[in-house]
Amino acid sequence: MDIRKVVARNLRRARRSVGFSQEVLAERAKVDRSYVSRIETAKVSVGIDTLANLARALGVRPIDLLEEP
Amino acid sequence: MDIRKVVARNLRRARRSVGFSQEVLAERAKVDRSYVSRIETAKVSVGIDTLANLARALGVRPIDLLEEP
DNA sequence: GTGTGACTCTTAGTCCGTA
DNA sequence: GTACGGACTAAGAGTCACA
Repeated sequence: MDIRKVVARNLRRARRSVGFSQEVLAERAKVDRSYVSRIETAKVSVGIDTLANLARALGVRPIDLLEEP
Repeated sequence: MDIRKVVARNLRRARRSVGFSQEVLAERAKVDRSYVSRIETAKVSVGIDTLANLARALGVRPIDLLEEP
């Protein structure tokens, strides 16, 4: 499976499981809301720095966002 | 620990364990050799697409390159 | 609350060489 | 066999508007 889609789904799942909107996550991770949307729709190849920021904002490990189904 | 350093060390370890030089890995993963060097010295925030390519070229999972010590 | 287009700026990633 | 530098090109990342 495409790694972008893996990240997309894991990010969305993790985000929803803590009850954050894209807006809240974006604010906490200090990225733009529209960029969170692009990651969750697999439009971009997110960098590991940003991935780590998102993971931290969600209280999960970066590795969790790469977990395959 | 800085995620760049985690990736740097894991990549170098995985690469050496299969006996590849940076050159060989670069060729197989279709990235520039100098860029492999920059990743292994934590100079850049590699994108997940490239990370996946490197992992595949080494016969490991992308997730393995993010494993913490 | 989310996805997307258009734009800008920064950085990823390439290609050369050199130590 | 590896690190680093400069000069480039592609794409990540930021900002804003609109459906």
